[in-house]
Amino acid sequence: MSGDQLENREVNFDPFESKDGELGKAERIVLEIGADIKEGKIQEGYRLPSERDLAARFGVSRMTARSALQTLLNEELIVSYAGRGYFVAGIPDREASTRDRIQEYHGEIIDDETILSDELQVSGSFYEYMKRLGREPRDEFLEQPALVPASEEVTEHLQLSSKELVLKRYRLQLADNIPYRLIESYYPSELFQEILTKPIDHKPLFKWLQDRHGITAKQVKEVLIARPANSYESDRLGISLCAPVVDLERTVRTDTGRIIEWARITASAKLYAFRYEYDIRLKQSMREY
Amino acid sequence: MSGDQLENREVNFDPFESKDGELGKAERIVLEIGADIKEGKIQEGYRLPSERDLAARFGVSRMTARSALQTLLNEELIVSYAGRGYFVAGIPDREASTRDRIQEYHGEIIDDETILSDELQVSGSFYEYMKRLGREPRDEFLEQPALVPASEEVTEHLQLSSKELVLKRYRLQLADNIPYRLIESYYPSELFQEILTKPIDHKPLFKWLQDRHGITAKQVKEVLIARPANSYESDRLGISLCAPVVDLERTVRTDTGRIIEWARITASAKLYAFRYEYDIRLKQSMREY
DNA sequence: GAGTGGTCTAGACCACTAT
DNA sequence: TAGTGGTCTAGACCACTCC
Repeated sequence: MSGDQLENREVNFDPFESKDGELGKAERIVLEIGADIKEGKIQEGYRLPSERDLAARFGVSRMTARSALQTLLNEELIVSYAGRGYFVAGIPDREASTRDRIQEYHGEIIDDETILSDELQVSGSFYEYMKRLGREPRDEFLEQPALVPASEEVTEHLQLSSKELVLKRYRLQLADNIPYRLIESYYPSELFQEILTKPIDHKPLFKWLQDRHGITAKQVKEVLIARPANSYESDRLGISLCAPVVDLERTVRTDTGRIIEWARITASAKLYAFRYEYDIRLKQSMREY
Repeated sequence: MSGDQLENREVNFDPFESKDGELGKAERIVLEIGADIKEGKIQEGYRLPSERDLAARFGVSRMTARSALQTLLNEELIVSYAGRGYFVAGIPDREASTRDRIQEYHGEIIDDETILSDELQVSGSFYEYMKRLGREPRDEFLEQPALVPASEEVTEHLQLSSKELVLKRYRLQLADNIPYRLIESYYPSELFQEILTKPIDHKPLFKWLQDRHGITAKQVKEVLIARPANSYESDRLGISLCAPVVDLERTVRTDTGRIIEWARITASAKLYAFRYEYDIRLKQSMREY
């Protein structure tokens, strides 16, 4: 497939080149180095020539070489460290990522099909799952969990009758000190406020809900969008400014349809794949066609 | 919520500023203009001062002002047109996007809850759905549909016994001439090869399969990742180089478990939201806890 | 023709890394 | 101390848009 894609790419670079007559100097550098990385000529971790070296080799100014390197940074083909250099970082990871890297499925982090089938059954334990993978998970609370007045957005999503107090938690989740995601979550206060005084530690919240109140979390609705990180998120998640993040809004209902959580998760996109399975239910009109 | 987020942002800009002592000149411009846009002081479509103007106003060189504008471009807060200028383009769109913009759900494009519940039942008709929205959909075939030898990747995903011929379609899908997504899809040749000689036009493929062969598409598995666009994709989808795209790999099975499609969709992230609903199935051990 | 973004140049200083 | 990326400067030419 990567072979096929390369063919397509080349097919379409020709008209592109002829359309613009000539490529810019920076663009030529991007294509050359980019191709070397994609073809594996330069391997992951390998250090690239310095900006000044590249400028000399390609006969351009340092700013032009730098601009090419910035493009490769944006494409996440390389990474840079001030005072050290540029390093190949990516394509091998990304190729494998669709199946093999850390993945989220139904709110759980998984890393392969076997675990997937297990994890399908669980909900709400970033902590426990990372533990199982041998990683060291950690919650960093960016605000003290507290009862706060529901904003309009929260009122709507939790379907509250009026602006009530809700339990808000806002935290950064990490594993092995790598930031995975920001989570801002809201819960109806009457069910959850006691966890403010009696911490439940790392027991999954919905497990606690089941045990304490006999209420079962059941239906989940998730909406995902991908967008570039803003400066706050790039700072918190340790990614570059325009690196993609995935915003996941999740609404959780009980088996009786009562909404018990609304959360917005902002995840570092490169650490995540999201898997979903569902059945096609053809419309009656289509069956009859 | 946007109020809350702003508070967080400010809380975290202080340590950031003190940590680095002072911000760079470009960064100061980014923060100032970025804040103006986010707060709505400059409205969507509004034209920003030119690079030379900004440079003069902030007392910096044109390249510094330009670098700040590039950052804002990366954050998708502004757009630029050569020979015309920079224009505010974003936050209002993005705020509304989670619920209101064009969305994909189960392979269908939807735009609100009502249509969502309808579209849940259908599969495989970007064309028909766009029609229903009053948009003009179009398929641009980037390769002639053909029987091709299955690559290793395709062999694996279609679970073929050996490297056989498969039907490949590779196309760009647009609506109102706006590029939405690249689709590369593979099908077992024995079921689908006749569409090469007898085009089915815009009849949904799985509807045709049901009518022609009495075979019902049923189970779908989707894996989503978000990543920056490469140069080929940014060219085809009309987006900037590091703008996010969503890679969606989809496997479709019949009601008997036979795989009848494997596809990789590369979608312009800013045009899509993805919705999924599912039920939590607690593990036995957790129920017993 | 005046103004615009896109590209490029040949320098410069800084903070940081490695040795 | 030498080399690195990060930032910035003050110019320049080009293709394009708008009038």
